[in-house]
Amino acid sequence: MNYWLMKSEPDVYSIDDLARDKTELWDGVRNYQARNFLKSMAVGDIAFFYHSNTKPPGIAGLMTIHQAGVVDHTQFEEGNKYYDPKSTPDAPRWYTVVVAYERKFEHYISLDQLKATFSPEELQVVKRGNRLSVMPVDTETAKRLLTLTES
DNA sequence: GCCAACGTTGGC
DNA sequence: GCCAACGTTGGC
Repeated sequence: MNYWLMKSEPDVYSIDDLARDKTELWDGVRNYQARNFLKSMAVGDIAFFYHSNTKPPGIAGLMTIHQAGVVDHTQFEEGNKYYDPKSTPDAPRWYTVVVAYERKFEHYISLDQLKATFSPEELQVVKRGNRLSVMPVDTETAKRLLTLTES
């Protein structure tokens, strides 16, 4: 079982939206490194839901990977924001997952708090200039993160 | 295959 | 709104 961190802008899709929807296709990732991480996710993995481009940015809650290795259908839809004319149904370029709501943290963990607790090596998201929207979190770091939510 | 121009992300 | 970081595109 692996841990991950996945970013979303709460104005677009937030932890509260996921709490309402219960499950959601994590579509629209169009970065190869992020896609490769999505591809290596397995059902039952745990992902931290990170709110980006908001004040303050930070981790809002937890989700689980509900379905793995899902083709992102938006790549085939002409006119869709995420349409990729170079991708075909025979050889899809973009894969993703379906996530399921787990819980919203009682105490939101702000980026400032993350920076105070973790080095950029321990938690990539605290690294300045990091634009990757999906990234792995090692087990030790994930456990420390979870204890932060209890205080 | 290099690299300048361009576009996007996302913190501040 | 600014801009640093950095991935992508396209001319050559």
